[in-house]
Amino acid sequence: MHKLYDKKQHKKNSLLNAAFDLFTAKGIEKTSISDITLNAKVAKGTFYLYFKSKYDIYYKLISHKSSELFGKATQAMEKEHLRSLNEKIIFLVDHIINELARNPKLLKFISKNLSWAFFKEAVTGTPDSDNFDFQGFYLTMLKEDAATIEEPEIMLYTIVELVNATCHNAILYGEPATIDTLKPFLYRDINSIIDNHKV
Amino acid sequence: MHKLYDKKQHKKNSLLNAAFDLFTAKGIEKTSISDITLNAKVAKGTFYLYFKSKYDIYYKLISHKSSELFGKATQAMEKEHLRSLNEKIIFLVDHIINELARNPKLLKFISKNLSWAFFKEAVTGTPDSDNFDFQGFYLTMLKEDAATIEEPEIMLYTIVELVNATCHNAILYGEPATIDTLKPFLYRDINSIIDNHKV
Amino acid sequence: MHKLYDKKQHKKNSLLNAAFDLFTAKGIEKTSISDITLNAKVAKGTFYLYFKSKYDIYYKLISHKSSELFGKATQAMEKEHLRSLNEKIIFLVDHIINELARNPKLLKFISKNLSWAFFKEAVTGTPDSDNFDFQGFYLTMLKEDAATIEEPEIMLYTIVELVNATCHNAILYGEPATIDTLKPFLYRDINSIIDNHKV
Amino acid sequence: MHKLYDKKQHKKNSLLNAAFDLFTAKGIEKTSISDITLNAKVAKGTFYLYFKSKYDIYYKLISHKSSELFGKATQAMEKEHLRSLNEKIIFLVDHIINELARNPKLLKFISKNLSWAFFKEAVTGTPDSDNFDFQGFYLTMLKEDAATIEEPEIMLYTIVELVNATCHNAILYGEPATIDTLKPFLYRDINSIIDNHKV
DNA sequence: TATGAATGAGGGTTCATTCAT
DNA sequence: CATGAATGAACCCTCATTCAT
Repeated sequence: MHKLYDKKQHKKNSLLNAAFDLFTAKGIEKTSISDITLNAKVAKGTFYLYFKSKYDIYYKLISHKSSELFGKATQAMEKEHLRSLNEKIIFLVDHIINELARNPKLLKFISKNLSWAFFKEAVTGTPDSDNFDFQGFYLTMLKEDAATIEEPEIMLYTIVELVNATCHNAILYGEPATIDTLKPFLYRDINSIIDNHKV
Repeated sequence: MHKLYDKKQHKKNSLLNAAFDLFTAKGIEKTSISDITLNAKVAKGTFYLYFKSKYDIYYKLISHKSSELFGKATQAMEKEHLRSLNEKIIFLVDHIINELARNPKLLKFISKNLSWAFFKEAVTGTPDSDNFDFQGFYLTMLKEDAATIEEPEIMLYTIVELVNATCHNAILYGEPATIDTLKPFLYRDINSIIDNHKV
Repeated sequence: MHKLYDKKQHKKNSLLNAAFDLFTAKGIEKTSISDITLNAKVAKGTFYLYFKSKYDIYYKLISHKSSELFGKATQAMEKEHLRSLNEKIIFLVDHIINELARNPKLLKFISKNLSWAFFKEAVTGTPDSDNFDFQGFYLTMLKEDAATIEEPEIMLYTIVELVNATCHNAILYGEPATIDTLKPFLYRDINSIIDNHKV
Repeated sequence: MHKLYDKKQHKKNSLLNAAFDLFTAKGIEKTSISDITLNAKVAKGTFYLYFKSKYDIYYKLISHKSSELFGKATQAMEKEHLRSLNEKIIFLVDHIINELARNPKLLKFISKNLSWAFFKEAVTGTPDSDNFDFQGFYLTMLKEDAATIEEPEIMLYTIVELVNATCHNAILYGEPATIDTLKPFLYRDINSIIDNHKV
């Protein structure tokens, strides 16, 4: 019988969803565990059956949400048959930006929290069964062009930070321009960055 | 004699310094006013003689510190006689990066808090007697080249966000490379970005 | 078994009793919530599980205590079979005065706080399940004599205020005379007031 | 030279006036000494040059204000040539009620605070040079009729409390009737009370 | 598992009072 | 006399965490 299991999962998911909504709406510091359990319609004590603390649920959320986002982009890319590294990266970036533009709450959450530290850990750390295998993916992608790219990690880092930083305001507030206005410039800049790293 | 005035200034500065240290070390949310007054060696009530709340002292700090940082960079630049826009911007960026590399606490504080929203407001808002006149400066700098730059605001925005985002980890953690390793790539990328905006 | 319910009721009553004692002893303004929880032998936070603020517990106390006092007097009166309005009112007043003389703490609390505004609201407001139904009672009592009384509300008001004001010092301090010395004069005066309102 | 003296008195009066305004507007407990000095446009420390505490200025105000009120009523009465005790008392009461109706702030202040305890002390205590001589006056007034009045103090007490209690709501809120509607009933009741005390 | 009553440390803030100027 | 900066105790209230049910 799966009923008990489902019920358990249901409580946990209620908590995760409630936490996500509240973290994006008020930030982690202004969100209390009472808030979360109240929104999840679950007793206060129940929280501690699934998570150790506010920060525990927080990191699990980042992991889960970013894994989902990158996974989808990767799957979409694999369907296309892109040859050059430039094309691949631009495709991934574009796919992610579009996803985030459609889901600003996710953007708000990811953008503030998806630090390079996290990214790095995901790429180099032990692959996690729950989450997307960044490591495997990026190694494959870059290997093909590894020979021609000087300091590939710096390149990736620069692009990730640039995209993250510029898109945040553009999508959420249209500042200093809408994301559609920004995109051509941004993609031109990304291409320049990749080219700057070619030996 | 200005004994009283000096004493007051001293208390205010103690509070500002304590707040700065704590904000960079623990973040604003985890810093309590008790923490601040304790570190400033001042009674709790004294805090409220100078600031309305934690957020009041916070905004005053951002304003003050960023004003100082940009002001110094600007003064240094004016001593050099640089002709091209590329040279000017690279000079400013380099000056600021060097300053921040020497003062990681300042970097930590500025980087997390100096949003584009703030920058924009400083550039377009009413000039403040206390703080550096961003507006006057950037208008002058860009005016000379305005005709040849497409969407100068997007260009500036992109550069500011790129520098801010990439330097943060590089300086503080040497990730994914030290700032000195990063610099040549970064400056090449900035030059590309500027060039991409030239008509 | 109702163990949990009983425990909760016990805590709530501890708080109500402690608050009552302190309000009569020091007044509401000089009573802190710390005082109340300390006297109730309950943690500070517990207070907020039952009451929203100091004023919340205060109004609930007034409501409760006055309801009890008037309810008892009414019940006693109904056992007697008094015919005239004068007799009824004197009986009620006497019963209440005796009760308050036996319980000076209650007098102290009620007398300071049972304003006409409150009385009026109790008489005209929506009947509350928890508290005594003033409305039903006084309407019944006065209806029988309504035809013969000019301005019954003014009459009632005058009597309530007179009794309240004169008994306070008499009972608590024997000033300017003990309540027993005062009574015959007071009841003669009340009879005169009622008669003055007869058409 | 009177300048220094005037200035001193000026500060003291500013404080008294500010305190009076604030006490009537917010009550003594919700009024802080900062409030008072701020409204009086005087430095905080100056308060302590003239008064020992919030309660000190409070009692001085009651003394002063009630003295003024009763003094005026007495002076007015002496101009009339009233013979009976009933006429005298009704005249005094009417004069005071009219004064208070014209000055609701004074009513608010006096009514809440002019307890019988205070009245008693004023009547029996040592005459104060600053304030009206209640003692001398009431002894004279009652002496003439002393022989014919049983328990004159109880009578006075009853009237004072009745007037105080009934007029407060009537003047300030028109509840349960305006003061003008109430007056005929009240004066009839007062006459009854006096008559009830005649041997 | 699931609950929610209970806790008490710690948060921000106010304010009577003092004292060097 | 007059000032107002400085103090720190005490205020109300929130909340993460525990635990008996």
